[in-house]
Amino acid sequence: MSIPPVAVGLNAVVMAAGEDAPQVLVVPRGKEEPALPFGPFDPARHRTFEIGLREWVSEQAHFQLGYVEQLYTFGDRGREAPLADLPSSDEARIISIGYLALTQEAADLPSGGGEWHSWYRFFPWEDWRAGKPAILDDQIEPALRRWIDEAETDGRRVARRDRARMTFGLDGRGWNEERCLDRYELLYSSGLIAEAARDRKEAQGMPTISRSLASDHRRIVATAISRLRGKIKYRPIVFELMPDVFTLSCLQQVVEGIVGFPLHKQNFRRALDRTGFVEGTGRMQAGTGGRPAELFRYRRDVLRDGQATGISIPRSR
Amino acid sequence: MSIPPVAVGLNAVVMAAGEDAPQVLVVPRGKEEPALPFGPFDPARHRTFEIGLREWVSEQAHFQLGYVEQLYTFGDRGREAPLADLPSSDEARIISIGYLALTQEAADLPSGGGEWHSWYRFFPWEDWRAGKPAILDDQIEPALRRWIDEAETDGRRVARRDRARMTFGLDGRGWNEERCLDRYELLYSSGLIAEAARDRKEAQGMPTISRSLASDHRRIVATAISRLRGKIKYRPIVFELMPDVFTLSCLQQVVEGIVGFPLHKQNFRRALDRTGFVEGTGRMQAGTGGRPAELFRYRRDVLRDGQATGISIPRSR
DNA sequence: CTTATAAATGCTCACTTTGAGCATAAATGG
DNA sequence: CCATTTATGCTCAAAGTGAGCATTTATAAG
Repeated sequence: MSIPPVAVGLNAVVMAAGEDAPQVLVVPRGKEEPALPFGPFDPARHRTFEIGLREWVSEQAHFQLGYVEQLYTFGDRGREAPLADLPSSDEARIISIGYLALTQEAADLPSGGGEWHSWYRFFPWEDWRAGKPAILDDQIEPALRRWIDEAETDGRRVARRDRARMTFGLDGRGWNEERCLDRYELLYSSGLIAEAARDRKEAQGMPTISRSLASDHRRIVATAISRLRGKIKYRPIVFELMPDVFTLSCLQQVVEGIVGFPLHKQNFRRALDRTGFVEGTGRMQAGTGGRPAELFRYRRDVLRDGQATGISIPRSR
Repeated sequence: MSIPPVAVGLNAVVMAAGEDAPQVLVVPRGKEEPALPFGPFDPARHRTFEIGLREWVSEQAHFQLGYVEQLYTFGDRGREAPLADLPSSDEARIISIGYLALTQEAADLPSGGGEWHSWYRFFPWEDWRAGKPAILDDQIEPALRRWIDEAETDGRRVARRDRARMTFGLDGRGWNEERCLDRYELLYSSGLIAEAARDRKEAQGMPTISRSLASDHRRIVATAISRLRGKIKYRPIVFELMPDVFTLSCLQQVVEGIVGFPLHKQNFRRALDRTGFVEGTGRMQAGTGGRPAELFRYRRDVLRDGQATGISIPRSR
């Protein structure tokens, strides 16, 4: 029993806070769809995946990674539309191990490297900070209802309806921001995502709904968003995205950008206070057209003893 | 730029409820350490990892999988002590994709297949159902304190102390059952796990503390336990382990087995009730030497709309 | 200098959830 | 019949949450 060789690629979803929305690092590829920083895993050179990943990202995006965690390993045949410069045939299947990396600020990147783009260019339906996105009512929900009706049997119709209800919170159900990946997968299966048509080698279906990425990279980003939106609630992981000192409003804006909806300010602060994660520096930030806010810093040393310990997300409205 | 080939293995951590502790399926290998059901991923034969995995498990353990989810992809050099029948040299590095599978009951397995073993044979320090396990006070904590003192610099000593405190809840900190993997990794780095000595090709260090598994399989099981202990709180995943009808006490025992500590019965029920996940069948289970308990069933159709939706874990004592 | 406005921060209040434990009900085994 | 065992119902205080009003301290306009 011998193991057929497989090519292993490493992908990084590098995220930063950004001015008014969280950003993801992509590498433009001329006329082709942009891609995530990507590189082969070379077992001879790299003792661990993480070491290999850091090397590739710094090489391709001229960028040093800080916080890194493994996301998921993708390997479905048919979903890995080949990147131009990599072989992808049946003999040498490519599987890609996706990583999530968080970085303190969207530092300017040297030319030739990556570019920062807002999450919500790729996932416009995920941004509820200014209320329900129009794209849902105007395009997605009608298309989903058509897709439900198109089902071949009654049983499948019910299954499709339940799935759409759950993931998109239809018919009065609530929107669960953590289901970002589920929503992407549903849009993919229902043909609303350009990549789906591309992978089936058909003419593009609805290319205008959102921006595509190379291969299955948008799926990997959706995985990263889901992970981050979940993890923020039980690990003090937001602080990996913050500068050394920050105002509480700024922190709240970053959290709102991540979860995709507005929070109740006073309750956010009360809960944050109880965690003990931040301490005031005594310094103030002036010049924002209002009462100056105190600058805070993250206390890395707060080794919380017991249980879950993240940021409370007191939804507003 | 071409991708060096790597051999990809698939591992399943198959779990079932078991009489008095959760069970994991392992494949005995004669004189060698038992292993998880394991098989190569053959890209030519399997469109997805999951398909490949199901095939291997049914072949090796004569067992059909139900619920399956991907855990993590392991590939550190030096941690994959070779399985007898697989090549593992520098040219062809083996990486393994671990999966968690849950199954309704520990059905009897045909001979030649796998065997069920209690989680706590491999992780005796994780079972706090009857109070703090003696092995912690008697062996692990003293050894950890020695390991802390052995650090070469003061900085490292502090780092080791903080890490041990966090993961094992030393010095009055609370025990967090979800840190199962962290604890295993710490015991591994501090030399308390037989596999660590084996991987360094040294004489065995403390082989008596717990049972080993082949390769890095015990690490994969620890990953699975951590995942399950976390996920049980926000997804109705326990029910994948339950028979069609069950008493609430039985459900509670399974949950206690998973989290590793006793729960407050009345509060467990109250919380469960609010979720709406179970409904009474009207039938009773008699003959257990007390008032008969009603039999309940899981309502798969309760498509909970919004937020997190798992089992509440009201710790007792 | 005064006043409108914006932003930060403080505080209250009703309501829900949680942790703990007492009390009662319905079986089984002498 | 009575002790024992297990199931189930109910109460109560403490802690946590959701919502919103009130006050403070800046900047900008008149």
